[in-house]
Amino acid sequence: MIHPQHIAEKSDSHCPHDKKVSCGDCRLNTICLPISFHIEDIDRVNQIIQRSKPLQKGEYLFRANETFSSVYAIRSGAVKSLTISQNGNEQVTGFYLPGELVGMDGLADNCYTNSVIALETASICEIPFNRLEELSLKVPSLQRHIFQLMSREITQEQQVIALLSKSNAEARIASLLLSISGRNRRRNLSTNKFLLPMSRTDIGNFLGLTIETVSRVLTRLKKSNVLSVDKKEITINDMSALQQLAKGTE
Amino acid sequence: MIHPQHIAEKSDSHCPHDKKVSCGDCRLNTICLPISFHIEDIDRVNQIIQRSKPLQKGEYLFRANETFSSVYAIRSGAVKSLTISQNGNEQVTGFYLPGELVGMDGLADNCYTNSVIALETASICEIPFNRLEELSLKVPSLQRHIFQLMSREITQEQQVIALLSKSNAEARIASLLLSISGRNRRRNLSTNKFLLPMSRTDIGNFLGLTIETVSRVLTRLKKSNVLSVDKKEITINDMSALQQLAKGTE
DNA sequence: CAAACTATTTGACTAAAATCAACTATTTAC
DNA sequence: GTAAATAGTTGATTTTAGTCAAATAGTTTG
Repeated sequence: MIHPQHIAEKSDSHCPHDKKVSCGDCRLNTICLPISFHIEDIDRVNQIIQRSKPLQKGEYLFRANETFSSVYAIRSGAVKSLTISQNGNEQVTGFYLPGELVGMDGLADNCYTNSVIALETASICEIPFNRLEELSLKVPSLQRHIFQLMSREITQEQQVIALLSKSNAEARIASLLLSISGRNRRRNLSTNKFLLPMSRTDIGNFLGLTIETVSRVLTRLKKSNVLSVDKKEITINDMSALQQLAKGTE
Repeated sequence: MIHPQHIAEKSDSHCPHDKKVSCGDCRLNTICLPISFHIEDIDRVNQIIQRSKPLQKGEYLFRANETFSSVYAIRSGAVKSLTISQNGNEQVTGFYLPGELVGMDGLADNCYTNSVIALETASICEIPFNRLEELSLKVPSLQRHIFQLMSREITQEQQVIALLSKSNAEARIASLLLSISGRNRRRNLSTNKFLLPMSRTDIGNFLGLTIETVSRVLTRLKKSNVLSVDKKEITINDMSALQQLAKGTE
């Protein structure tokens, strides 16, 4: 079995030439752009996209309540989105990996409802939304593509809702790991060995569990040989057992 | 304080003339349609919308895995959306009230990921998506409106994610009640007295709680005089206490 | 390099919600 | 109108995850 992991990791990571990569050359364009897209259309999209210098870990991409202007495609690295709940606590609402879009929540009321923070060094494409909107009036397949991207965000969040309604901690953590694994498949990365970009605290916050529970569940899964856990490196040793756990015991 | 509740309830409920109501006359059009919309544009939308006979309680609007064709606006009544999780159990992913849209999850992969079932008799406008798509290429404010509707779906689901990550049962139930209360405000219905359209089982399933816990929490809130609960009729006696509970104790 | 800080793990104990079980109220079907 | 089925409530007990506390590992800073 071929593992194009190393090649992929290399082009995923930030390098000084990153900024010059056009959409036509970007490895992720099958995710970002409509499949049936003419060269000239790719070029039109390419022209409106802004590539700024990469975010460092902990830096904000944007903050909740700022005026909405752009959506952002993650090109490398990872980010988390979070809202400040009524009681003033942070609530992590999602993790976004390369090829995924953040900021689409900002459209509804013309301001972002989430803050987005880099979990590690991340290079990001900024897509000014009013220009994307204009272009999509002229290019029907682009309009459809944006609809689909937003729809996918909706379905993925529904999956998170289903995940969080699951009763037990093991099922939640197993589901999160499987989600990351599945998203790696799309990027031709290894599905059974990867680095978690987020801390245990972030995982716990996202899944509605305490950090202690996250730690204990990971230890348990390690002891039962379903996973190997070395700091942030996760190896899924028994995929079907993990899938079974994700289903919950009920 | 004026309560336009009775009038509203009346025009919300199904009556034999419902089918003839055009978008221009529909009480909910400020929710469904862009605000800055010309008469002729309203008419164009009106022409593509199909109004079928109302769904009875328990009937399906559509089922998961069916080919995507339309989005649906709830005109009266209420529906729930649900996915069948891996273990074969139903997972309620949302409740939809008049003026709200369902089916937008179907776009991503051209098939619905949820089934939608009427919680009570519901009249519904069917909006064939390919015709809406065509029209929105010609009417920029409509395209923007659809983007916004989808964005709102995303933000609302993020709120559900935040709600479910909350630790305790009281906070979840308080949040759900406040959500319904807030959605009633938009429709000019009473914010502190309403009928729950869904069963305790549906609430439990949605919130990741057992039916017993739902029942006990409602009893507790009744005893502490925050709510009056009479079967499905909820009266919020102490709104600020409920808001406090929704924040969680943490 | 050591000190300070942060992240993670582990253990003992507690609290909250699940489970199991019985019962009551409400709705549906005949 | 009564029986059967469904929905909801309440109580006793168990399980799970949370809380509190302490230790360890890893990272950052001067």
